[in-house]
Amino acid sequence: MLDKSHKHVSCEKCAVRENGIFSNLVNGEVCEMDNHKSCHYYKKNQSLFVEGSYPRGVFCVNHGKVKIYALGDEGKEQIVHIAKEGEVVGFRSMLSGEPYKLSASTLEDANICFVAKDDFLNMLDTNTGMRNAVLKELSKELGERAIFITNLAQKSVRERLAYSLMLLSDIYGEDPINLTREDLANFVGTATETLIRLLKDFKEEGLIDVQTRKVFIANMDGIINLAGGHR
Amino acid sequence: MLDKSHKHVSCEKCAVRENGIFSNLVNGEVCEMDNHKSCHYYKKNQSLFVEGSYPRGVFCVNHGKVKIYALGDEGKEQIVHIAKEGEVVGFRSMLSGEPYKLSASTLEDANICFVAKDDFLNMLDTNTGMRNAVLKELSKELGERAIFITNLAQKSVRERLAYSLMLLSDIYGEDPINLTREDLANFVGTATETLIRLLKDFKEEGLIDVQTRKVFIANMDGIINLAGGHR
DNA sequence: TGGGAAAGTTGACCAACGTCATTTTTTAAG
DNA sequence: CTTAAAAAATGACGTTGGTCAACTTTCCCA
Repeated sequence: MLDKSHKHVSCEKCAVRENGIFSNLVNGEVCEMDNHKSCHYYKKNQSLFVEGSYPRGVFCVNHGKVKIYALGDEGKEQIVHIAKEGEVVGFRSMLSGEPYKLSASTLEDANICFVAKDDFLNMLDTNTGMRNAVLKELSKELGERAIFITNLAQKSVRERLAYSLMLLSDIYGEDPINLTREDLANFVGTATETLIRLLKDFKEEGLIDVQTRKVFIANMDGIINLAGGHR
Repeated sequence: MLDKSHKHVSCEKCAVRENGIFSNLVNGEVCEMDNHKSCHYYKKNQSLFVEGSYPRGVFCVNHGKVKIYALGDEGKEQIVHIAKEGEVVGFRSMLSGEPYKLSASTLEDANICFVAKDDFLNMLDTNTGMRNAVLKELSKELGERAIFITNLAQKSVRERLAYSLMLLSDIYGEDPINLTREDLANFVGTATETLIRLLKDFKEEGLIDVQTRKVFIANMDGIINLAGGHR
């Protein structure tokens, strides 16, 4: 699973580090981590970890996107998060002491660094800033997930698609949203066919542009409005 | 909101403390907290905090149940958690530094203790055990919420009701589940009428017993099976 | 560069579930 | 105990969105 080690990416020079919980390390700690971590190249659709197994460490995304998903009873994926550059993935299960409740795999070719469990926990123990960042991050996500639950329970698929596009445009930044229809459907929580029909509607209404699988937001205000009126 | 102070409940002697994150305090810390906290009596349906306001401290449930919910766009509640005796409520937003994303109110008459923000954060800083308990608790909940999202997206209302009853029977323990049909519907994520019809079905199938608003699990295996086959 | 597989698209159908309206039961207050 | 209001229950009905099947386009690799 952890295939060929890849050319080492320096944490000091890692521009995306500020996006995640490793932004709070002081200089010595960055070096420390740099010495202990390993860097790996992943191809599209490779698995980082799977539901049920036990965490051995955490993954820090240097380049590429990673989907975090649960498997429903019929094997259908529910994507609960898409991690972008700089995000650290897989530390929740490590902290809860349980096996992974979710699986993670790459959505595109990616560079991902790995920090072993002990090293990570060590840092957490000794570094107040990072600890607080983790607490903050977990709490924030918990709030976001509550909102997602509410949307799922109360909004139409159309509204949820708008909301999802909003979230995804934050994740993809300047780039177009680039997911298979199936992944997008599994993020919204609907059937692929329904998603496709709605994308068509959105396109006709001028909310988005579509180039094969790439989705561009054409009218963000319209999207936000449909999603429920606020970011 | 914080009405009449109530007879002081001793943390040392609090039998339910072990249910929550305050289980990890050492003796001196328990005393310390005991001196700083205040105890309050809440009537049924009183609000602890509301979405949008800023946290001033945390609530520790000594007796009674508390619902934690989000308000959807049309004012419909989505209950994301029901806190039982011993649980500490409202620390997530405090840690994330955001205003409350959720609201909380009592489902029955309750005794609830209040610990001010500074005192709580102090304890968190100085007490490793508690810190780890919080990290663990947050991570665990995050996992649970991911599963809830998956259920909501992929399961039928019938299956979700079974799953919800499973969760609720853990929360209510020996006691019957005692919620209004509306609250139960808002927990499952469905319309009140649909919930009522399904309860009737469950009763006819011998899965539950109903005494006015009280729901007793009559066939837990059947419920677990319907919910997806595992706890 | 071609061919096979994967992804995307479309149409037809219908069941699950939400909504609205009305009636019955339960609760709580005087 | 009485009574009004809240909660629970039931029925009728319509729509959203899921499923299945067939077809087309795009992707990728040999």
